[in-house]
Amino acid sequence: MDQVEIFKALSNKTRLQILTWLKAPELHFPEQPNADFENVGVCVGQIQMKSGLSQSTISEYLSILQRADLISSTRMGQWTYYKRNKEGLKKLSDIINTEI
Amino acid sequence: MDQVEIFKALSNKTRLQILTWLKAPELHFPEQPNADFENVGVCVGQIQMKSGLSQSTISEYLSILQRADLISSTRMGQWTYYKRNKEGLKKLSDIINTEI
DNA sequence: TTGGTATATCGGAAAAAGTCGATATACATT
DNA sequence: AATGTATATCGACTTTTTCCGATATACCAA
Repeated sequence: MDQVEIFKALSNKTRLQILTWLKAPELHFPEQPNADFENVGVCVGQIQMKSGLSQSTISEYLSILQRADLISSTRMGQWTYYKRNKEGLKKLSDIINTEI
Repeated sequence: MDQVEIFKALSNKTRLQILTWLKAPELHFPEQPNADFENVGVCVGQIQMKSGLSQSTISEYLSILQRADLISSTRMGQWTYYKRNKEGLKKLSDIINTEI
């Protein structure tokens, strides 16, 4: 993954917020039936509602974050759940600490 | 400093390269008379030449990086030298490791 | 004080990103 | 099969970013 794309993904207030929300979902989202936050993450609709932006915008934002390896998704039935991608975030931390 | 502005500053290939060059100036720039890399940094002209972009573009890029607290500048005579801002970079590292 | 060199700022054209509503797709239920 | 719900994709419009050349400013040297 291109480093520039990672930083572009982070260059937006809403996308940064989504990452912080996903860091502690239990603090930011209501309980979900049939899906625990740690294992599968939070579904798109919850994130969209909290953000206040349109469904299409949030869907695109989530795929930008996913392309940057900052989050990952799981499809379950008609829902898609997104959670933090720890490996990608670790890699980002390494870039900051060793390359720049 | 707004987090988004920090990531925007990093969302450009040339600006990222400048940071990596400034991390090890002795590997990337010729010796400078009257100014050692560690204390004052590298002058704008050297960075501009290496980048291949125009003088005005590089001058602006350097101020974007500086506004994000990623580098700092020292004026000496007619030259401006830029170097890494360790505190700003540390703060960025902390954001990555604790907030997202 | 005149001219030369280094850097900063300004104004603009082109490309990219932000954001929406409309539509498509995928799955579940009846 | 038909309908409903969740998410993704598309097309469009607006705003922001990229990057340039021209010009301004600051400093130095003759």
